[in-house]
Amino acid sequence: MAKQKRDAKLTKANILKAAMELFSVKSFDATTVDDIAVHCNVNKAMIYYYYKNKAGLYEQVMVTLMEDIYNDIYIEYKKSKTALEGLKAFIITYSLYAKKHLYFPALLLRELSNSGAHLPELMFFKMRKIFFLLSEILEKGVKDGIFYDVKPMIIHFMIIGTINLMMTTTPIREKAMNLEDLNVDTCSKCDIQEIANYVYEKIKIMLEKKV
Amino acid sequence: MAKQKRDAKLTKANILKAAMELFSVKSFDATTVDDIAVHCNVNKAMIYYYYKNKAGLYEQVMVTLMEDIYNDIYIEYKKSKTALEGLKAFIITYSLYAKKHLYFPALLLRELSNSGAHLPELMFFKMRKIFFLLSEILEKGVKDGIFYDVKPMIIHFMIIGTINLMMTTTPIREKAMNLEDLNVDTCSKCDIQEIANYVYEKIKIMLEKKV
Amino acid sequence: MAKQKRDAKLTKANILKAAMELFSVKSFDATTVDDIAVHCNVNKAMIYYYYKNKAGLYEQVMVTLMEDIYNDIYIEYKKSKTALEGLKAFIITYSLYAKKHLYFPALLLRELSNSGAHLPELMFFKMRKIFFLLSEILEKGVKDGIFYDVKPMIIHFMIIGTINLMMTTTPIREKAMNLEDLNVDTCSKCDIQEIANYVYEKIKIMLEKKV
Amino acid sequence: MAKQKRDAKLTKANILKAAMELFSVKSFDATTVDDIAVHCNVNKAMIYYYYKNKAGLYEQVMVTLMEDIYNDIYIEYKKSKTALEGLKAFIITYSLYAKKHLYFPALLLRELSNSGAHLPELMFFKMRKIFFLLSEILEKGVKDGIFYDVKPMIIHFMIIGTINLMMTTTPIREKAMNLEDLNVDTCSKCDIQEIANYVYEKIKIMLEKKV
DNA sequence: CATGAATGAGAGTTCATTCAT
DNA sequence: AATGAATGAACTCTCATTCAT
Repeated sequence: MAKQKRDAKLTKANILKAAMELFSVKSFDATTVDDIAVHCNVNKAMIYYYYKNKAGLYEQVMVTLMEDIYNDIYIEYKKSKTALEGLKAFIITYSLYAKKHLYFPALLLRELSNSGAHLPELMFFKMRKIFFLLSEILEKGVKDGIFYDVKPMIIHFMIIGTINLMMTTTPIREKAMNLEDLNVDTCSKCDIQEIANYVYEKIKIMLEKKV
Repeated sequence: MAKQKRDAKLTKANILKAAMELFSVKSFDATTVDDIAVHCNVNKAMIYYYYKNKAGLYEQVMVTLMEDIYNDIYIEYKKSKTALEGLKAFIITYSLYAKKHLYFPALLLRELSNSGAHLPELMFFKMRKIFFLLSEILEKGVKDGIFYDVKPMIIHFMIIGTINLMMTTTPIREKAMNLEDLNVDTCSKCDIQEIANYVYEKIKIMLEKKV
Repeated sequence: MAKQKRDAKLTKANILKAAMELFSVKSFDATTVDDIAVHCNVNKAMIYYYYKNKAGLYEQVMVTLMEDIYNDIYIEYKKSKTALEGLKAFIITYSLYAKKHLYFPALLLRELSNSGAHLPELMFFKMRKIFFLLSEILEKGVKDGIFYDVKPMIIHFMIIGTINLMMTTTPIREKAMNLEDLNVDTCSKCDIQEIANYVYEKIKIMLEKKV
Repeated sequence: MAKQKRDAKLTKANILKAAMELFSVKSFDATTVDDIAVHCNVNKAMIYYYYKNKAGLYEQVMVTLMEDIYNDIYIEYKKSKTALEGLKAFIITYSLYAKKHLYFPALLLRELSNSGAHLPELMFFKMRKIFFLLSEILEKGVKDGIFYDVKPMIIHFMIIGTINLMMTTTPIREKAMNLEDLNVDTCSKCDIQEIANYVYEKIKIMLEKKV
């Protein structure tokens, strides 16, 4: 089938997808606009036609992802009754999203490593929304008298830090496992479900315990 | 005091220090060799004289930091008797190091986000050593019958993920706090001691609870 | 006439021509890509756009020249009936080409001085083709019983060595002539036709003589 | 045995020798002063101490070689009685020298390819001396009525062009021989003696023939 | 909408040369 | 006489971005 020409929406979407993948595996700076153009089989100039510039494309990528993940979580969260169910929904859905969009964890971690220096406004707000959702859940748990001693920001990073790092380090962990000099389990065979459940169980314990 | 001329050790050290700072605030790709040279007031060519190239300098930066932090932790760990004391030593010392070397958390997180793609061999081993130290502590706790259901890799990332993210996000968290639209505590006033203690307490709870 | 804009073929050809000239007067290493860009009034980046890199451009230059000269010789050679006519065609055509493309002799001699160390494969084969053509001519002469005691490789270098050196040394020879201290003819007024004929006559004698 | 320190003459000579070798295999531009320093195990600054600069060192290399070869030839030439003997002495001695100092042919050819543009004065005169020596021989042959139709400059380049090219192309010629697609003798097994004799015989024929 | 050509700024790296000891 | 440190000017190559068609 010949390449579908002049389908604006498709072209634009293709660019975004290629950008997601490349930005995630190679970082913003290491990805060239040429890379992206080649990857999605689109003329380089079109990238500037549809997106202001490289930074604009990057922002769009991040915003899209943050909105997506927020929506996923929100839907599951809405189904939950208790704080515990909400917490589970948050952790599990987040993990599943990370599994589906393998590029997301690296992108987010990198962004969070940059002191938010030049973090685009829009993205900043999207990130905050996700955090607020968790806060709401935690607060409800406290109000209902089942969570104690909660610092939401720290809990938040405990959850997403762990999940994201487990995702991005899969290759290193496998490599570390194969070196037979020392023998410690790097969880190289664990799948996300398992990891997500473990994290949930542990966070649950940690929050339910009255100090 | 006039600049000391022709002091090889000093020059070399200055380069390394400047590199640490810049690599941490701007990432490897975004930092230019010129930046570094200017930052430490050294002729650019000297960077190549003392370090093979930009990548070599970066590797040296990372290896130095990993060795440093490992040593710090190891010293404190050796003073501990119980697994709990060991755990506390690990978390607190790690946090203090992160506070002392503000550039470390960003560097480490970014490295862990790159799938270890071009992670230099040497650095990989240094990172592994730190993980093994924690594993040893946890294992002892299990043997002593005070820790249960331990997955060391996950616990490890829970600890360092949380601490590092709290460090790197300080500016964003402050910014988020100042926006008065929604009111949730982003821990923008928390200092490391407090964070580290909180993390320790929570991890302790999470590990001590028999499932 | 205003400079023709956006004429890809022209731009590419201009680069090649400028490269030929500069590589020949200054050698590969001594010629900078900037030199070339300025010389043909083209943006430096275009050189990398059309030719992989400096080495790629150089190879293209050499291959183009070798193909050109081979074709010129081949055409004349085909018109010849006897080995003697073939030999004459070879020497004369080669010389005329060297006169037309003044940069060729220096380029070739320099390449032959480098032990073919990093001689690109492609170029090596082009050079061999030219030699084989002469070999064919000489062999025919032997078969026809008019040439004796032929070592084609040595004859080949006798011909092209002489012609090329006479071309490249024109300026020195003039200079040497003008110094009145010693009085020997450096052939500073000889033109190529004359030189080529002399070489042909001498080679002819040398080959026809039965030992 | 420990390195002999502070032997000025030796150090200076070592530098010259290393320079000869490297300039010949890699050309002037491709050879770095560091290369030379390392090659002869001498501190780089010493090169500037003993020789004005890189160009000065190069000139010294060339002048030394030209003087050497001139002397060698002159001695043999003096022993000769007839023009033919002189010619033979010239060709054979030149060839032997080229064999002894393998770097010489490449250096000379490269120099002769540079239009003598920036050929140092001194070197120019040394080269001229060698040519004058041959001229003298040829002139005598003409006077004695045994050589005819002599253009000394062309004969000169015929001789040294052939010998030098045969020397520098040894590796290519071997390579060309090993490719079995076409079958022509590239003289890849010929040694210098053989080549020199062949050249002498041929030049002799060429000069003795009355036109 | 789409494309290939063009641009200019800058990045990493090398190197001849000099300085201080 | 000798050395390691330092310098500054190039040089190759890349890349985000824009222009002309």
